[in-house]
Amino acid sequence: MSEIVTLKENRQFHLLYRRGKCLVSSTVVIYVLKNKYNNLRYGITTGKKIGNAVKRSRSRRVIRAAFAQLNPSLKRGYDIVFVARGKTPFVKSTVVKEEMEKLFAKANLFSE
RNA sequence: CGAGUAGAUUGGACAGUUGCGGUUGAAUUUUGAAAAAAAUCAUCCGAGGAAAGUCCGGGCCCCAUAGAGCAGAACAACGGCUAACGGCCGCCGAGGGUGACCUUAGGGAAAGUGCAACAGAAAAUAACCGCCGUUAUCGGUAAGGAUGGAAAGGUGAGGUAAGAGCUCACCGUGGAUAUGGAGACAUAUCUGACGUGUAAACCCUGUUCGGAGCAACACCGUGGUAGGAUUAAUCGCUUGCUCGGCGUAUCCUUUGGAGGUGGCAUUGAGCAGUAGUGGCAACACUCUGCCAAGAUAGAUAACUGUCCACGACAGAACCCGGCUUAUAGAUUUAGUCGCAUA
RNA sequence: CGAGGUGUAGCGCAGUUUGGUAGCGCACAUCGUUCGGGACGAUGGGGCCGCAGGUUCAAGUCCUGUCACCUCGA
Repeated sequence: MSEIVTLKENRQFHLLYRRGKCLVSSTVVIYVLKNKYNNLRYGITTGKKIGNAVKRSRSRRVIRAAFAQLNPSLKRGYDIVFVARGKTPFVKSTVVKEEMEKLFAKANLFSE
């Protein structure tokens, strides 16, 4: 159940940017790629474009909170990278959750 | 009541549910020979006044080091505080403000060198015009000469052939003496005749400074590198087979990439106190109480409800003392000025 | 965490050493040349020298602070 691993290395992020499937909404961008393992791995990118350290941290927290609610209903065996956008730190996590739900449905990631 | 000055404190609050990081658990379960590790549960704690910029100063740690000096850099009235500082406090001088108060890199230009565009007679040995005496010559003089940021101490009077600190009064400035002060300095008296500005130009004088930084440093270290040992056993190549050789493998040593652990977070230049003593103050000493984040891709979030001023700037990364910069507001203390009333 | 560099016309750069006039190339405007355009020739406009303060008679230049961007080392 708690086999969620975070992506850490720069090479893994670059692999997803090159090969992964890209889905965009107004608050978050998602890259998805099938991996060889049986668990779900994810990473969050908050670039300098978003703002100062407070805004970057808030973006990470909002994305992590939204993902924690959707996590149990997703298929295993995928790598996901979330990229925060400029609006992300000013938005509540429920909004991010709704948009993330649409993107996951488009990527056909929900089990059942 | 209005305007303004100098400080201090604070930086949304409360309740509920879910979730995150850590401390401590003679708690429970699993693994393990043990040490211990993982999970669950309980308990307590969980960003700032600037955590920021990295501009100074230290602690800590490594390297170097007989001693001294040069170079270079920083600082610069005076007295103090401090572990130290380029910081802070007090005070003096200068400048600004009606005032509370504010600003101030504030040593030396009579040790030397350099520079001062344009304008102007001349930017520093007063060369020139001018004035006066005498008249080819020469001598005296710094009143006047449109400029300039700055023109030979300033203004006024006397004086003279013409002039001039040549003389006098006031003012500026240098020196000496006396008094006050811890000192910078201030005041008074006497005296000299005072050759512009620039040292944030070179420079001179005095003080301080060995270098590098927690990605430091210490330890562990599968693989790899280098060296050695063993062919008893396994695999591959060299040949169809055996021996032999090479590689792999095993063991020991060296080095130490990736990674991990410590450093690193309760004992410190620690925090709080309408506390006490000394001091104008910075600060020092004493007393009482407390132990208050510690991650390693990096923990504070989500939702609901209530209130108001509707929440600014903004996130620890080895730790402290300052400085600088950003900042919606709120509370509060002490002076000042103006108006009105008594 | 540490070290260094650059901000000047729309763009790319000089000038900063040793303070006094802000310049070069491309671009832009006008005129000439051509049947017309390009090229060429001539003329001209355009600057808070990143920002703030200070020293100086005078600052793009000297000093201090600050902002932004870039590069490098581990």
